[in-house]
Amino acid sequence: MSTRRIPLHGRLAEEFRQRIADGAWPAGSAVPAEAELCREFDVSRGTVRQALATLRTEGVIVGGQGKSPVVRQAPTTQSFSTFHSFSEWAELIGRTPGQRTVELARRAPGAAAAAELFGVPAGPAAGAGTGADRGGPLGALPQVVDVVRVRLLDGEPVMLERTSFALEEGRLLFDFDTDAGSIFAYLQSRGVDLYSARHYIDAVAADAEAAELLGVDAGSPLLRDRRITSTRDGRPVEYSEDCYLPGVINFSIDNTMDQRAPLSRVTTSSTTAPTGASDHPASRAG
Amino acid sequence: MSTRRIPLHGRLAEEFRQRIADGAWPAGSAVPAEAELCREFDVSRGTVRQALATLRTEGVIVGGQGKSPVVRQAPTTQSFSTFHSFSEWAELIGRTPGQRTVELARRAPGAAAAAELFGVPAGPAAGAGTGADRGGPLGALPQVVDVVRVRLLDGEPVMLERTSFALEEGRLLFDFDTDAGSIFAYLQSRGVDLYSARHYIDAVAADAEAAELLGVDAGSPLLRDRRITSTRDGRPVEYSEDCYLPGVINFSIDNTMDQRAPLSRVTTSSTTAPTGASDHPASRAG
DNA sequence: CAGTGGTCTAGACCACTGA
DNA sequence: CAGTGGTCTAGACCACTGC
Repeated sequence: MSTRRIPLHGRLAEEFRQRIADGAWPAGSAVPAEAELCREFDVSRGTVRQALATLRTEGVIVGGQGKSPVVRQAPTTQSFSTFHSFSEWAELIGRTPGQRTVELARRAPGAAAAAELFGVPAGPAAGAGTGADRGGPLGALPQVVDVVRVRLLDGEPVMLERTSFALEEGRLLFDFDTDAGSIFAYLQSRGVDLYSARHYIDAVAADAEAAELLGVDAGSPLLRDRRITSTRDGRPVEYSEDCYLPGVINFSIDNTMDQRAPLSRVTTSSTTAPTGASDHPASRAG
Repeated sequence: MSTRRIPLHGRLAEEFRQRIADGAWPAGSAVPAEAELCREFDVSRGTVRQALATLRTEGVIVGGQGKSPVVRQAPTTQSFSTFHSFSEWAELIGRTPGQRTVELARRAPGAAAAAELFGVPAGPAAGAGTGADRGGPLGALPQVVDVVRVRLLDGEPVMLERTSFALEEGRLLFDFDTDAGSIFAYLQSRGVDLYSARHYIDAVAADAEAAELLGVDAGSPLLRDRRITSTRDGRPVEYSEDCYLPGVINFSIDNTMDQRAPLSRVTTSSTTAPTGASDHPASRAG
């Protein structure tokens, strides 16, 4: 009854993944020919191809063109929510997430939040020097709800999170204990349709507040993840600026020249290095 | 004659992109129904769907399911080579790339390079403290070719690049003027099949060498991009550790809950902020 | 050369959307 | 309800791979 919710090609893809996990299709070996899979499962070739295309975009199989694709060690892509939510990510890597709320306030947006949430061209990029006068003369702009939290991993502070929500969603947070858990999960449970996000990753020096809250010196390196989250119809709902201590997290990006897998797999992990070492491959010998 | 190299669905996709660029299909509007496109181009529905699927994974159109997909402002994904090559990236953003070679040497690999290129489990992650003794007693491992370069944008130093190549490819570099241009382009011209790469992005403090070469204080923040590049058959060829000055580059990741676009679009850009501002959306009001 | 995946067609049924 | 995309089938031809 309820098992029919998943389309046939999806069930095929799942079966294929299972066989790879079980070792029935060992990594490095070739996948059976499409024609053979058609016979075995008694399905059309199009359906088999759709299932294989799924595995291909997942990076589970590679190659083809005249020969069978080959099974690859799977660099499982993280789901949207795992990539988006600190709490969910922490649990994925087997750590205990936590948070200490520094501030929860309703007020006029800062310059960056105003630009991202309301499209105000007030940023320095637009030339004008406006927008920095938060709480200034008037309130032409809608207000936002600002949340500042220190995020913890096994009780240790590892990240400073500064978020601005559009008022419609942000007001829900005054009914929520922001020390309790995931805002992302809470907003979803309240029906907020968080659908897509864009992240900007770079490195910054710790400012005074971050330094104090994270227990490092001002000016020391932090990994910054700024993100804008939007609903299904494209309305920006959240602007957040998350600053991580170095060594806590890294973003891994998998890329290929394969035209059939045009995008990238992105993963966040907790180990600081590919294999653990953080020294340089090539540095002065003398 | 030669125009037939591109499959029909590919030409359709190109035509669709053109119409969007021309404004014939304005952003925000709905794409014509599949059935109508079938009639207009006199092609099968499967072909139209394949073309639309391409645009969907590119993020050019979104939505569907009972209603026509909608045109979205295109966040063009960068190609593998643009994402991979500093020179190509610099030209994309309209700047002039440059480089100053600090060192070109053949020798035993460092710990991280040995781990990534030869699978040596010598890193601290494996527990043992070996691998740090570069140039030590013996040469059980194959040697590598190390290249250290300062990369320039319009003549200004912005990145320190420390790369180790497998010997087979690296030896080609002794026939190349590493001050002249892109090693990536050179190796490709020599037939080296650079096919896929994995990047690890994090933040680090500048060490003494980086500080001196980039003209910053030791301990100041750098954005680090470590990458392993492999050939088509999966053999690792290059391990590189690139450290950028803050504000020079940022990595942007586009993510969706849409099951049909499971992956991410990754872009590198030169502006430091989404809209230019680098101040915080929410910081202490008092 | 035989076998493989890449492309394309024509037609069918279903699930979802919105009036 | 009519129209849309999502799924699935059956069959065909071609381009590429490797023997």
